[in-house]
Amino acid sequence: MPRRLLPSLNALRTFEAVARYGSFTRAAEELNVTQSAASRLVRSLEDYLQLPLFTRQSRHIELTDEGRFYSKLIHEALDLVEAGTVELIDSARGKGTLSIGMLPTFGTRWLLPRLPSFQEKNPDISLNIISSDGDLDFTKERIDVAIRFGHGNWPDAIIDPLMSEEIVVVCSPKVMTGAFPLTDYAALRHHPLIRHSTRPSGWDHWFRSVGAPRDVVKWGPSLEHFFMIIQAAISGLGVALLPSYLIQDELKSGALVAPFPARISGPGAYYLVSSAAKSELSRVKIFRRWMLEQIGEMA
Amino acid sequence: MPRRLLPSLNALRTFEAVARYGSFTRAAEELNVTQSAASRLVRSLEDYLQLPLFTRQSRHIELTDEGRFYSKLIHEALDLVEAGTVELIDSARGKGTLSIGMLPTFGTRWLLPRLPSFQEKNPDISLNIISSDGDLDFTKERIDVAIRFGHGNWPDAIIDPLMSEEIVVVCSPKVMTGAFPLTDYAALRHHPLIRHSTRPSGWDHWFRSVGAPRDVVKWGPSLEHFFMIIQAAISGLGVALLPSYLIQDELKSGALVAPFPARISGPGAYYLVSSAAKSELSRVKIFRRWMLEQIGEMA
DNA sequence: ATCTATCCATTCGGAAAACTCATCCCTTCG
DNA sequence: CGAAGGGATGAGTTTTCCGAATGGATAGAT
Repeated sequence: MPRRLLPSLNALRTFEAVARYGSFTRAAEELNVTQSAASRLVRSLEDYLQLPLFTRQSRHIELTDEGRFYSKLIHEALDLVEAGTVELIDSARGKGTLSIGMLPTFGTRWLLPRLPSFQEKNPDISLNIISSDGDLDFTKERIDVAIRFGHGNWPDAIIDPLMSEEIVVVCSPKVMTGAFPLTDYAALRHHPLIRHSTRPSGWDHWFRSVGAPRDVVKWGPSLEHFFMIIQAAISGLGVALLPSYLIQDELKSGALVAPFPARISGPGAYYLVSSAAKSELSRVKIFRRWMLEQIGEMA
Repeated sequence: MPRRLLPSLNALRTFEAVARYGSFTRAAEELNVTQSAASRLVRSLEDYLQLPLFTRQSRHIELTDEGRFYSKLIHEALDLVEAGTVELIDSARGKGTLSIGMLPTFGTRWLLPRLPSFQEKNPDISLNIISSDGDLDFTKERIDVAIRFGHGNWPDAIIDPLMSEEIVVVCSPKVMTGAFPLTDYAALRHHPLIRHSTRPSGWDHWFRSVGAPRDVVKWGPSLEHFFMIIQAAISGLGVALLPSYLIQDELKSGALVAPFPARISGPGAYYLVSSAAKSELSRVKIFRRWMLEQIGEMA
């Protein structure tokens, strides 16, 4: 017995075209068939569903409410199939381009410096980097794989944890030789705390994690990207809270110092995210393997 | 000429079943055809695509890498069609159930009290309320329509702005008769500020918007839901920052007072979100119209 | 008002696609 | 080693789908 309850898929393809054009004749042209064929297929679909999809006004047809719902849905499904088929054929021909959705700061500080190694090992895969911050749609945006920050709870996705953040307090070395050197947590009250505008709970989280008193707080500027915060801290605008992997160089060179030993874990982690189907593409598999290698080498 | 480049959809349906079972024979059973037919259709699909989808090891077949990608994709597409078809038929029979994805606090304080009015006007629509906070998937989660807080930038969705938040500072009336009544912004430094843990930038945003000095801040407790904050403020635990629509009752009864006239707009707004196809369903249209009416009556 | 072009519906004969049946081949397992 | 199970293939049949012709209805033009 049939497990799937599906109408004739040919009829669906025809219906979608007719709905798109609002005309049997026009749709028939696209499908390379006669108007007669289109008319009959749609009729058969209506018979199957037991409900009208169009209202016929003898020179003009219009979608019913049900028809409108159904046409959008079928349109979506056919788009998926069509895009996937093109993808499959292109991919098999080796014409694949890996599209990576990348977080701005993670991308520029961590990923981009390592990408040459990937290109070297895989010269046949061309890359397409897309800076993407918020929500993204894999099917529409043509993104193969994305790097996201969060808690790894994205629905219907293939998810690889990359790394958690280690958060550390840093400041310019000038602060340590000034009037209130950061020798204990209490001294923090004398320095402006630089904030990240899209992660506003950062300091809160830190104070709680290390158990520092925070009765009085002096706020510094609120900036939008980590690289701005790094610059602000180096310039002595205040004390910053930063993921340690972003400031390896600055700590080594002494442009920034970490006054406290505490290393707390950040409010989320980085993940490699892909759709179920895309994760089967060889270029995605190769990239995934490479990313996990890179992560392994970091530890 | 054909605008869409699609393989034979019948072949796709067969391929999907074969991939699902890993067997022509088994798939043929499901499709109510002979093994021979299934074999031929898949072969024709492979001819069309010019690449093998299975490796044949004469008693056993296995998906190729390309086949795995394609099968997941086609599976997804057919699921979409199947679910939509069922939805369509049920919906036309009036058996539809409206599934609403609802934010916890908005839902309990705003939506739930009004829902009886909706039920009364539409007794034939049964409701299914799903508490959903974060990301949600319309196709998989079977949600028809969701209420979300944000900036209205969700991809591929039908979006109706519902209302923006009007943020107001409130406190227990006891505060106003105590040692440091809130007669000006400067007095705020003597009172603990209650925070919302998932909207940590709230106070920051408020201080900036009203131009109040915030050199010194005394933090109160950080709570997870608005209804907890409301309770904390009533109990005199500190000064709270709340969306005004949530505390109409408390302000009227005098359980809370708003010491400052300033009403700033919140960091985002509430939206009614639906998918393109779902938004055509009559029960969704009805609900949408009702929601907008309710919003209209509020203003 | 009539004519004409256009669009959808329908009928019927024909063609192509899909299906079945029978059979063959290969591998695995008892 | 023989039998069973699973896939491939060749030939013939059935079903579906399609094209051409035709009818009906309406909107727009004259």
